[in-house]
Amino acid sequence: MPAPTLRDVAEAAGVHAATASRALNPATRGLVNADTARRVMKVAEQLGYRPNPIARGLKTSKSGTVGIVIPDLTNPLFPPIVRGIEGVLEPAGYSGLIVNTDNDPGREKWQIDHLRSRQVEGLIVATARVEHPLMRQLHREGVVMVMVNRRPEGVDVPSITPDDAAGVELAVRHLAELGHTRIAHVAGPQSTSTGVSRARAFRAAVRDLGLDDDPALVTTTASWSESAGADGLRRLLDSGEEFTAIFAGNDLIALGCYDVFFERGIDCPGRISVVGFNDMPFLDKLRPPLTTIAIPHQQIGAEAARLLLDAIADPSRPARSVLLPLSLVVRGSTAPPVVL
Amino acid sequence: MPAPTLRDVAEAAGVHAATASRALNPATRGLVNADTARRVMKVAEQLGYRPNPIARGLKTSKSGTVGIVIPDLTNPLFPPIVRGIEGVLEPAGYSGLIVNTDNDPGREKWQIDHLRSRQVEGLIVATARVEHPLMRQLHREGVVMVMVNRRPEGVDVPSITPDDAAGVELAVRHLAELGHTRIAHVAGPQSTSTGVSRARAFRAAVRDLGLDDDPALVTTTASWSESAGADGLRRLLDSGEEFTAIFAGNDLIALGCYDVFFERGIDCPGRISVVGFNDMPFLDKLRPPLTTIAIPHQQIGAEAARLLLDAIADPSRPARSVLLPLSLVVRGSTAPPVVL
DNA sequence: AGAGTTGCTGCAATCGAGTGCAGCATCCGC
DNA sequence: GCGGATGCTGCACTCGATTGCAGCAACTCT
Repeated sequence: MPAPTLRDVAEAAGVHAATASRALNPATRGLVNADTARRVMKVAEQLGYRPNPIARGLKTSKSGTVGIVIPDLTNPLFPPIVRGIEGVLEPAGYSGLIVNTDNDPGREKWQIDHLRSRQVEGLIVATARVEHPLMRQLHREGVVMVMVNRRPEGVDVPSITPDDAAGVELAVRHLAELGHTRIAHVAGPQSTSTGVSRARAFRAAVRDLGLDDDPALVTTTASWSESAGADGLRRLLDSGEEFTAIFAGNDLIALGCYDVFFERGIDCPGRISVVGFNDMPFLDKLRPPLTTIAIPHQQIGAEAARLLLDAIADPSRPARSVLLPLSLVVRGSTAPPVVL
Repeated sequence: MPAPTLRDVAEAAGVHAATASRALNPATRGLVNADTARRVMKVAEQLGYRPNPIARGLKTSKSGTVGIVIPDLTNPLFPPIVRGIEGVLEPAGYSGLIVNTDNDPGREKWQIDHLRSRQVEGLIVATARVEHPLMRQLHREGVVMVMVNRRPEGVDVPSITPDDAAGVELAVRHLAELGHTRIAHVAGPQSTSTGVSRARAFRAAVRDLGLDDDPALVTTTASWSESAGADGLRRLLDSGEEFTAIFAGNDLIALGCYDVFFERGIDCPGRISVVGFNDMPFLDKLRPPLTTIAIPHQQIGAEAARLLLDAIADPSRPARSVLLPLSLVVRGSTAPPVVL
């Protein structure tokens, strides 16, 4: 037996399909007699009627789907965000279409084209590059979207970002309170917005707290990866600079530092303390467990979805952006500096 | 300007919409004059025409989407599988709709209902429970689906499963070759199919290799989690049984063992060796790095998608199932037993 | 030359739901 | 008792693409 259609319901209730349509739609229900509406609804219930979203979408040009554009689902950063998004989308009757871009602009364009041809009503974009002509263009074309994890430059688009600056301040303050004064920073790629904003916030925090603001204590990596992080720390170590603590651009970079500690027999946190950023899963299983800054990923996703739904409902509403607070998670990789 | 429709293309090419439709569809292109077809295609290209999948779906009752049902996207096990799935779906013009069930049967039913009302053409299901009346029912109702990670009992549905038995054998053999003879097994929940199959394979491997097959060396956990794994090992330790190696039901359980090692000051691998299962990300960052069995997650996803597409294309085709080989990843958590 | 093919194209219906407009009955006020 | 408002329902068309069938021209065969 095929799924019952609106017509089946209408027939069974003894009314015209148009009436059934109105009775079933809360927004137009007022147009039909209350008794009739009740009858139609009961019949629909009995028949197990489910409106066909494809047919509905054809007429209303609403697909009930939004596109979720992320660089790589395999990166543990994103699944919680996705869950947060879906947690909000789902009760609203929307579904998310997830695509991976692998941070490749060509692929990204292709994927977004694909999403648009699937008639998504909006886009949640979580890519990292600073330069983003595609976003400007989409925005010009009237595509409703929300950015996650990065503030768009020169594009008037709502965004949800963790308050990186505050998080960095938290990390540096923690180190300062333990007594560290010479803190190094292994920063992420300066081609990413988080990379630059964290590095900037690091310098600011160091100055604010009256620590040694030495440019030689900052190095940048080629990518957000363990190997790049390890390279960064090696450079710092080989430069001969003195420091007793490291603030890593993110957890993967911190993990790279662990590799270097191991390969050079450096005691952590005895000799050098490390703070990461992101609070990836399983960090507490490391030796030592990594102290880091936790980001409310799920909440970020949820906020993003809410903003997007708002924007879909009223595209003319001005772009609103939210900054989410972060928190410090103290574990075993930080300790007071050795007294020389 | 709104997106160009088929009619726009037809008009611009000076033909009827029906002809344009046929010209654009490779399957029906033979019905139209080759020159006309070329012209239509060129015009479509120039106008940037993208067929509207909603409209198409309405007529063909094909949505071009498949449902991907997983317990929890946050579990690092699943993202690679999802990537593998999408890697196959995408070139075929399909999209995946991902839903999380949280292993809650009610939620699962709700989610699957939701997917079906979205007209998915098939389902890739990656849940873990052995008992699964819902699956039987869906299968009876003619829903095309493929199971991942578990073999359905009494349901004639294609499935992709890692060859658990072979993987377990690999792990136990590795331990045996190092010289261990009394190997314990902290098994996963016996309410899950992988839990029972791994436990069964463990006993078989132990017997085959001529090791001590002592039921007291096997304990089962309440869930696939670190804390449950820790509880399991504590029980084993407190029972007073002697053993020099542990085969953990999965990596999380192994991680729980690490916690117990730490809390009781047990040296690993000096005093006790451990082998995990799954090869989660970042296991190489642990101290000691965990020896484990790697599962070709991405390949599993890809195979599942291929099987599903086959089944969609020809629903009458008999259920085919594939068993994927696993591999041993030797890291630092295994060593020869101490000589007493 | 007339009948029958073949090859291509257009007409019109269809999928399932949504919606402007017209029609009809009822009821109100004067 | 009549004009007009009000409330509800049905008709018919629309969204964009697909497809069975009919139509028509050119060509083949006898």
